[in-house]
Amino acid sequence: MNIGEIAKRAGVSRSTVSYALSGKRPVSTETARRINEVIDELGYRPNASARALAEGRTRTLSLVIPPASRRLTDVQLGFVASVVEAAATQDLDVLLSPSGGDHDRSFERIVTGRRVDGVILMEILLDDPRVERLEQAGLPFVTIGHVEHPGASWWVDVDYAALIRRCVHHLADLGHQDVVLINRSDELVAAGYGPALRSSAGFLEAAGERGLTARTVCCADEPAAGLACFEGIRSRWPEVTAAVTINEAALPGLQRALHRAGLDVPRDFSITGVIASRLAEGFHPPLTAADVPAEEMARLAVNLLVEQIADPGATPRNALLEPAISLRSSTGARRR
Amino acid sequence: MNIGEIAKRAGVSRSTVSYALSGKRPVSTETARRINEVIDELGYRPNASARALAEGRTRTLSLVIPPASRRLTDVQLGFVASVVEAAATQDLDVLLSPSGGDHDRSFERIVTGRRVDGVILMEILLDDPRVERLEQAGLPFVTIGHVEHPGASWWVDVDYAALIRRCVHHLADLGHQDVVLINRSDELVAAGYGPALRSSAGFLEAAGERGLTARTVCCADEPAAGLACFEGIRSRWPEVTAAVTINEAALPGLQRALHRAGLDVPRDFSITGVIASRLAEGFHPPLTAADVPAEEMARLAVNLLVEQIADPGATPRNALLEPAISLRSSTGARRR
DNA sequence: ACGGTCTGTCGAACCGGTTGGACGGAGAGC
DNA sequence: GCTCTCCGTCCAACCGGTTCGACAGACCGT
Repeated sequence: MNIGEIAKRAGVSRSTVSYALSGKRPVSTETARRINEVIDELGYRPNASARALAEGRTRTLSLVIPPASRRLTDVQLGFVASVVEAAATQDLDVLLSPSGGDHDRSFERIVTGRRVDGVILMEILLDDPRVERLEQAGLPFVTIGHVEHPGASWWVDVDYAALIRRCVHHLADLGHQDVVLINRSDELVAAGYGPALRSSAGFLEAAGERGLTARTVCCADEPAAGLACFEGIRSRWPEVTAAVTINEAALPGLQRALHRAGLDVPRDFSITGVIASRLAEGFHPPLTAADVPAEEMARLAVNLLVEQIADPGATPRNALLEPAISLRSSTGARRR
Repeated sequence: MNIGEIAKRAGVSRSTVSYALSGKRPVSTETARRINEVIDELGYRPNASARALAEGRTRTLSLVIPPASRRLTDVQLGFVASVVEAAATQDLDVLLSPSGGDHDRSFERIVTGRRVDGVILMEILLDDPRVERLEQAGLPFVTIGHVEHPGASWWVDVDYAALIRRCVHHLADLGHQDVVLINRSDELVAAGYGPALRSSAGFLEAAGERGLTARTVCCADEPAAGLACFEGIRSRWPEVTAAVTINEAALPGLQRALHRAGLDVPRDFSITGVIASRLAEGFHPPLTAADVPAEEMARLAVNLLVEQIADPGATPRNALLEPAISLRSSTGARRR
């Protein structure tokens, strides 16, 4: 069931079948009809490997994810599914590759083996070796998040600094004086994880502008850590009346800690931050927070990548998204 | 930078380079040394498409996921990451393809285009057209979950019926008389989604054995539905003192409903079921529940698939996992 | 000295597509 | 009636690997 077989049965040459399929040269309607008939009858579809070899492109993208050991957050997971969907609408397949840890072999295989036409890189660090590797290999890529000094590169990101600033201003408007930022884990911060660093910067900047007393803490990405973290905050800084967070995984722990401390949200304590809408809505009460627009980011990333593959010489483009903050019910006026 | 270039620089023929790389025929140590030198120097790696074409296999698996629109549950997501990791340890790549909805083109592309050596199918329905399609195409595949009458097929599943039965016995042991099963959405049940149907069967069976009054309700996969669902239960059957569930997405809503009703868990009400450990631990209080062993299932599925690819004639194998129930703190003796 | 095995290497065919150049025939222009 | 296009088709080369059969030379036993 290859192209030669189709050609034989339709009584034409292999190239004619190819042209009938691709439309790259005219084929008489009568011939086209016969060819399509045979194709339908046999359920033929060109062999992807052969086509990739001949065309020099695989019609496949790679999405590089962090290893499973470091659990994916809800935002990231929504993103993976959305990338797959966005790629599917353009008839592209998505190869999922882990990276980091012991998985450098997978990454290397993708990069040097010409397995894919382009790469989407998640979880970018401010200084990321994979970026260099891809540049050196001359493989088109788009990063989710951007490196510290994104010279000429393609990326999509959420403006964490701006969003966190807005959260702080929102809390200041409500009269809060003492606020805390519950960041991601200190390992991530130490590794130079952009969203964590930029959130922290935006937090301190806005707090400074509004004359608030600002504290920041790191918190491992799990419920238990969220609980411990919040209790630490209460004991060290009992005057704090509001928290801003980007740590989704810690939320259940925060919830439990608030309950245990007998604090009512938003009467006694306010919470906001950048949180996947699904989780924000699952919180009790629903969180007033900036929703990370995973689908839009995915669509943008795929489009940028496709553009770059089509014209590798094009001048790099990027997108910095700043979604609105959804006012739900986890923030309220400070009470004393 | 292809194999011919390497051969030229090392002063040998292309086939010798190929044999040096694959080890399928002996090559003198001196020749091998020269070849490896050139390869290291140029950073050569065989073109994956060419190799796939020649060998007739792609060293790639496909993981078919439900469309993003139907949001993946936590269990499913952990499973995706684990499959990728398990495949990576065998130097296999994973192609992620959506299916259902408008994505049949993607699925067709995978199946007929010989893009992959085998397929892992998630979210199997009791009577699933994709299974037929794969059988007809003669493509090796493993299903997560099994069809109603799995003749000779390869699959991995969790024994929902047995686990739910154990949950019911556990509640009966604690003295509960009136129990309810909070199932997945009625669309899924109507579509013939195995875990939902088997849970229901196991629930009723065990309740019958122990003489309990058993009710079952369907609940859409989202927090709001969980809340509404629980309030419906309380108003229709106020005598119910314990719930069993497999609906992870509804948990936050359940939590909120319990809180709103002023019910303390486990003093006033007990909850158990089959729930991803991550979510079970995030609940307040932590749920006594059966943890779905996503990593183990993933590893098993990949291994079975690899085995099947190596020997398509082998007699099908399968695995029905029955993980232990983790005793946390969401169940207690019935009080009256 | 001779046939036989064994080792290392090479040439050529093959996997299944795409694509550029050539070519035959029909129709148009003169 | 003759050339000139243009349309539709075919042939052959190519993409970059793998693998089979052949073969030269070293080594063995007799």
